[in-house]
Amino acid sequence: MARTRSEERRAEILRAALEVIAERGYRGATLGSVAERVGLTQQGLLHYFPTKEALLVAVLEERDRWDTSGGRDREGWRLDLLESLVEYNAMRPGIVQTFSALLGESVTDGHPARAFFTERYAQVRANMADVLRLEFGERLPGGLTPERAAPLLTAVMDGLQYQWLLDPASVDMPGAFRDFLRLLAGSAER
Amino acid sequence: MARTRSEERRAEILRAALEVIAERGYRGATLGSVAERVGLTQQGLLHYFPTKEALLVAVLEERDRWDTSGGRDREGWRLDLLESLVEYNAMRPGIVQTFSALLGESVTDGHPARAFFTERYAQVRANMADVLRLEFGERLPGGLTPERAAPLLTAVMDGLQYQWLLDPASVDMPGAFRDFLRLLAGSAER
DNA sequence: ACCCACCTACCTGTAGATCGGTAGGCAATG
DNA sequence: CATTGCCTACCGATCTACAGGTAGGTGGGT
Repeated sequence: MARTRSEERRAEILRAALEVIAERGYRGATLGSVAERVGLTQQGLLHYFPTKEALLVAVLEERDRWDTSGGRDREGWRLDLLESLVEYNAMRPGIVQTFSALLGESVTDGHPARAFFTERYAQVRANMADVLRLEFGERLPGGLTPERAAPLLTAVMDGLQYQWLLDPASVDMPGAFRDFLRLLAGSAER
Repeated sequence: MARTRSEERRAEILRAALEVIAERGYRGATLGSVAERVGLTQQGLLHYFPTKEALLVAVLEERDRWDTSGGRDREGWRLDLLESLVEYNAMRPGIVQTFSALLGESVTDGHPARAFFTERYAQVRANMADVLRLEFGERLPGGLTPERAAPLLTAVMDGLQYQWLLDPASVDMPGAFRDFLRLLAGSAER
C-alpha cells in the first residue's frame, strides 16, 4: 500500500483533532482528549505532532489542501459552486464549527492561527472578486465593483455560519445565502 | 456620591475583563490577569464576582444594557444609526474584538455564553427586520422581505468585523457596510 | 461592634511537555 | 544463522506552570 501505517495514524489524529477543536476550540482542546479518540496516550500523540501548535498547523494545512483541490480549480470557484458549498456545509456542522471556532479565537492576541486566517481571507476575497467578475462583469447593483462586493460575499458566508451554528432551526443558511446572491444579481424589483 | 466605591470597583473590573477577553478570549482569560489590571489579587476579584463565569455573565449583561440604552430606543434602531454604529465600532477595536472572540467561542459545546448569543441573535434579527421594514417597506430588492434580509444584514456586520479585525488595513468596514446598504436600497444600476 | 474590602496561604486539578524507557521490525554483519 | 544495532511507535513517570476556588484571616471605616 502506498499509504503507510504512520500516515494513516496521522490522518486519524487530524480527524480527531478536528472534532475536538469543534467541541472546545483550540484553547479548550487538550492533547489528551484528541489522543483518547484515536486510542493513544497524550505522549503517543506527541510522537506524531511534537507540540499542540504543530497539530493545529497540520489541521489548518489539511483544510487548505482540501480547499485548494476539491471543488476549486485554477480559475477558482463559480458562483453556483459556492452555493453548493454552502449547502454542503449545512450538512456538516462539525467542520463549520471547527473553523468558526478557530476564526473567532484567531482574532485574539498571538493566536497561532491568526496569520493563517489573515492570509487566507485576503486570498478568499481575491477569489470572490474573480467569481463575481466572471458572473456579473464589472458593474454590480449599487454601483459596486467586484472588489467592493467581495468582502460582503465573504462576510455573509461567515456571518450566516455563526447564526446557523447558534440556532440551526431558526436560520436557513443556504436559503439566506441564495437570497444574498439574488441581491447581487440585482433583480431590482421592489 | 450616588455611586459607591464598590460599584466603581465592579465597573473597573468589568472594563478590565473586557480587555482581557479581547486579548485572550474567555477560555484564555485568567482571573489573575483581570485582577492585576485593577490592582487586585485574584482572590480580591473573586470577592466581587464569585466565579469566572459570573464575571463573564456580568460582562455580557453590561453589553446588553449598553445596547439597549445607547442609540436604541423602544422603536429600535434606524438604518443610519446602524451605519454610525459600524463607524463607531471601527474606532473601538477592543470592544469588537471582545465580542467577536466570544461569539466564536460560544459555538463550542457547553460554552457559558452560548445561550446569551443564541437569544441575542434572535432579538437582533427581529430588530433588523423592523429597521428594514421601516426604511424600505415590505419589498426589498431580489424579492426579499425584511425578515429574509435581516439575517443577511446581521451576517454582514459580523462577518465584516472578523475580516477587519484580522486585517484592518485591507478592509474598510464602514465603507463595505455602506456598500451593503446600497445593495439593499436597490439602486439597480448595472 | 460590625461589616466591607480585601489579602495570605493553600488545595486540587489539569495541561503541555520532557525523559527515559520498551517492544517489535528490519537490515547489516560476523 | 544468529547477533548486533538501529529505527519506529509508542507508554509510564514526572516536571512545571498555572488556574480556579476555598478557608480563614486582617484592617479600616461607620
